[in-house]
Amino acid sequence: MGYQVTRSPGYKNNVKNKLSSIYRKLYKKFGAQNWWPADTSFEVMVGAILTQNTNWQNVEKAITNLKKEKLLSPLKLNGITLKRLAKLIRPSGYYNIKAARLKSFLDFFIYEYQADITRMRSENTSNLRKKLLAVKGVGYETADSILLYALEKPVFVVDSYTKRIFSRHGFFKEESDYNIVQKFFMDNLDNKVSLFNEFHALIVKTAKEFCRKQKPLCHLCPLK
DNA sequence: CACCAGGCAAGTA
DNA sequence: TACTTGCATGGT
Repeated sequence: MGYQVTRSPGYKNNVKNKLSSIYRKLYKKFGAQNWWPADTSFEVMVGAILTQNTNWQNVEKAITNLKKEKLLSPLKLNGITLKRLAKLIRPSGYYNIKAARLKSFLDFFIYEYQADITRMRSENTSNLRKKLLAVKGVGYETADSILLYALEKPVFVVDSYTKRIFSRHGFFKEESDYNIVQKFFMDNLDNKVSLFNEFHALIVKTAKEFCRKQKPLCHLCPLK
């Protein structure tokens, strides 16, 4: 009576096998991406806000400015004026908005967790995600990037590349909602932080190399 | 010159 | 819910 129960439906196994195969191909081609490039978890969280719709190279300039002024800590950063903060992060673009977003995140981090990463990490992931999403300036991708890359929670990060690439390969519609796409990956991958970390980074790498918006180089796609 | 980059919120209908 | 717009620097 048990032999059917232990086996998943074939179509699901097929999707899991395809995803796993894609991951292995990407890893073989590009290798470990070593995300997230940062000295501390706090730096990851700051970077997650600064990199919204912005090239990472520009974010690095902004973070370098903060480090030069020795301001890359929650209380120090929260102690300066919005105007000064905006000026320092200027290279990352949208600097006025991002200064306000950093402030709202700092208020949250200090008030809720006393600026203590360990305290924050000890909270239930699903509750923490809801709280992050309630912070002004933190949307799905930023919240999940913080959960995965700063707090090492097993959460899959979805971005526009993920939707573009995997919808082109027929896994779902490109206009699918964030949480639907996230569930697709989390239902079909092992629940491992290291896998989610590397897979998302490899997708970004792939998009940069092969799948740009204006010049899709799908004939070179390494996923095939 | 045009286009893009590791998004999000607010306004409108 | 679905669509539009503002935000802005720096690289190609």
